[in-house]
Amino acid sequence: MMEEQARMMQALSGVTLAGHSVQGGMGLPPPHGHEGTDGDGRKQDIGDILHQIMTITDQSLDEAQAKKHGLNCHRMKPALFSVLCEIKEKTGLSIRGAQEEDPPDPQLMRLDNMLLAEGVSGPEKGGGSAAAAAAAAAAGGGADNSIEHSDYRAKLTQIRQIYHTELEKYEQACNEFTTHVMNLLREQSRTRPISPKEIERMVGIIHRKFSSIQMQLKQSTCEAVMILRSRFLDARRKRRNFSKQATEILNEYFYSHLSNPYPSEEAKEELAKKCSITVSQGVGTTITVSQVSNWFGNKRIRYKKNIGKFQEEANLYAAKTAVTATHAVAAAIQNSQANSPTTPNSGFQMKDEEFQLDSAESKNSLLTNMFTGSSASFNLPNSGDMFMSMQSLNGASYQGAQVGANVQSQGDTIRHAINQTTGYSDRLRHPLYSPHGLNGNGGWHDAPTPTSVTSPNEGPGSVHSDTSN
DNA sequence: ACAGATGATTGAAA
DNA sequence: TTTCAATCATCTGT
Repeated sequence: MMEEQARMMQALSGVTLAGHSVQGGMGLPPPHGHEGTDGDGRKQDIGDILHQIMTITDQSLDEAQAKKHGLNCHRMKPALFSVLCEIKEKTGLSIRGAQEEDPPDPQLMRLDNMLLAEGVSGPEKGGGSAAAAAAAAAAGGGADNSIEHSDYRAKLTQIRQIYHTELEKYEQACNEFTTHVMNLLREQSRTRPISPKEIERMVGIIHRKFSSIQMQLKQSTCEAVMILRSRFLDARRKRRNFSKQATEILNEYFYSHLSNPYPSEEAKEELAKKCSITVSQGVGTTITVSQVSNWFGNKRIRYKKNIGKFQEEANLYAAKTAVTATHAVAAAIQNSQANSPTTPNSGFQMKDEEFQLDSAESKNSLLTNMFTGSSASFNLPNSGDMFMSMQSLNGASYQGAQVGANVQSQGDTIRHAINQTTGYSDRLRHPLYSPHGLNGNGGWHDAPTPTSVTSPNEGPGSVHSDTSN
């Protein structure tokens, strides 16, 4: 740098002398104390100008502006300009760096791809549509996923927004800075030789600088997305117990569908909705369809493994359902006066119609089997989908279609049970338990122990009379 | 701290 | 694909 300056000085002084002889006087007033017309004095004059140029950066803007204007009008200016041109050509400043091409940065491409895949830098709106759609497709459950991922998507949208604002800001700043520098260079090109190529190069440099900043932004955005993802996955991994109400709802369904505790997709959704509503006090404790599926999966397996352990629970929920059932039965009785009020058949009459079993006879034999030995009406609701029937009777959330679907499968189970009834005598199994469908083959219809509310050891009276709960 | 309960995950099977 | 069965990881009551 110092070397270059020295060379410039040398060259300038040489040319200036030549220029002086050609151009003659006019322009800046001679510096003080140098009235002389000898070469020494002129050299001093030139030296002063050069000094001004060199120190222009040290001055304030206004000062520099004024000085610049003065220099531009200086009689020596054209000479100075041509000299600068010459120097530039010699040093090859204008050519250097012209071939600097920026090859596509693989890391930047990676970042771009990731942001695109995560739906951060993708098309407008539908925040994270790509990722969300992929996730939804992977998990299968549509509505379920929207609940499950709503938090995630909200956060992703936030990141996306920040990313876009920042990107816009950077772009704007880059453009502003570029125009500013271009203007500056254009203005300077009056004083010193600046080729358009150089301006271009300068713009390139600026753009590279800004794109490196952009890359930082992209990188941090990627990091944020990754953190969000891991946190989301962690949250999934972490276990939170369901609320009491939610467990209650699930248990109610389970024990009232003990014969076939496989809720349909619709029923699962319904249950998930119900459970989520009851946990309104908790934040973010919504229960999803897959959670309902998990719950039923766990429940089935654990129930089957140790039915004895669940007896009490079964009785409890049976009693609970019975409260609802008695009301419904009472209502049903009013509808059909044909049967005795104490006969459970009256309550089931409506259900029978829905069942659409092949023959009335099989229905009747089934029902007889179902209720044989049960002296208390509390035992009734526990068998079959009484719960479902009651729900529909009460005008609760279960829709007809769902009931129909359940009834259908229930019908199958029951038909199955009917077929088995003949073999029960040699299987040492009480016919009462047949509707519950647990048989000895390993499936749900294979459970070795009866699943009735009525415990084998306890009489019907063991069903607690505290049905007020 | 401990044991049991419980929601989630995983891989095999149907 | 759903379900089962085993297992993991955490929660909960003691």
